Amino acid sequence: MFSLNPSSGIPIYRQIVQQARFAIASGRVKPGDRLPSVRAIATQLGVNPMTVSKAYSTLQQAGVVVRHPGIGMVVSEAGADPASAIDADAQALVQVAKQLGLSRKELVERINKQWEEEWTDQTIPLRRSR
Amino acid sequence: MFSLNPSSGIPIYRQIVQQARFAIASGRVKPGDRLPSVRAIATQLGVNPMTVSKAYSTLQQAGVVVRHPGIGMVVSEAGADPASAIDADAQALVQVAKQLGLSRKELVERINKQWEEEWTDQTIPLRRSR
DNA sequence: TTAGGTGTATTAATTCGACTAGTACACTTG
DNA sequence: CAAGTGTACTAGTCGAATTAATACACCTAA
Repeated sequence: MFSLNPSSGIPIYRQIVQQARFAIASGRVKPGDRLPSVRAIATQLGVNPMTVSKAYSTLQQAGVVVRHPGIGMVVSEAGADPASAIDADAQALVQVAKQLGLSRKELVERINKQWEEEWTDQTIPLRRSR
Repeated sequence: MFSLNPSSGIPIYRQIVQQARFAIASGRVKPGDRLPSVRAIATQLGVNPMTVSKAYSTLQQAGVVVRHPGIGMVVSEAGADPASAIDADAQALVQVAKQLGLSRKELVERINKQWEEEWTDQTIPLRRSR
């Protein structure tokens, strides 16, 4: 169920989080289902159980899974909603926007604008002009 | 025009960015105006010119100022718009949302919801009785 | 009860990127 | 050309993030 990409540069525990999220979002794992045990994953991937535990803690904090003592991690109802995955980021953005004195409308406008703009990758325009 | 708060924990170059942004947002510095030279600020604050340069590079990347070779950094027209300050964050959020398969409408809905929710600090709803 | 399963608190080692500075350079202006 | 502008390169430092080792608390099922 899980696999690692060592050359990706993405931390192990985040890879696990991503794959679990995807498995849930795609319906391959449904609410009520159990995720593999910490030790099962740790053994399969050859990593420390704590690393897997950290991934699970992250998922739990996000409300994707719930810990059932003695049983394991179970996918929650709310966790199945992909939209919940962006709540943390959305909240951060809203906070910054409010801090800048933007109105709700202005923020939404900005979001829409960004949505339209395709891959113009305006993140790395370094390059000295001239 | 600039001052440092060593105990704030905020990196020097970010403090400069913040103060410059505020000076512009408040109208104390208008589009077309020149910002103090790298060396002037560096001397006044007792820091390395490169540190100030990094602040200016950040502002330039954000489109707040434009470099005029041989002259210095000049406040741009678009830079005066506070909304531009959130573009980077907005783009990041949009990218994640798209990756999760959300529609534009769903994302905006989520934003609106976050906007309403006041300081209920919903970041730690853990705890499961069971 | 207890053997075997679950996740995790604590601690420590390590890695890695952010931050700052020293120096030298390219460039424009007057 | 002299004096001003910002910056590329390089290097050092520091702290947070990541991973692991170990021991523990808890629950389930026989």
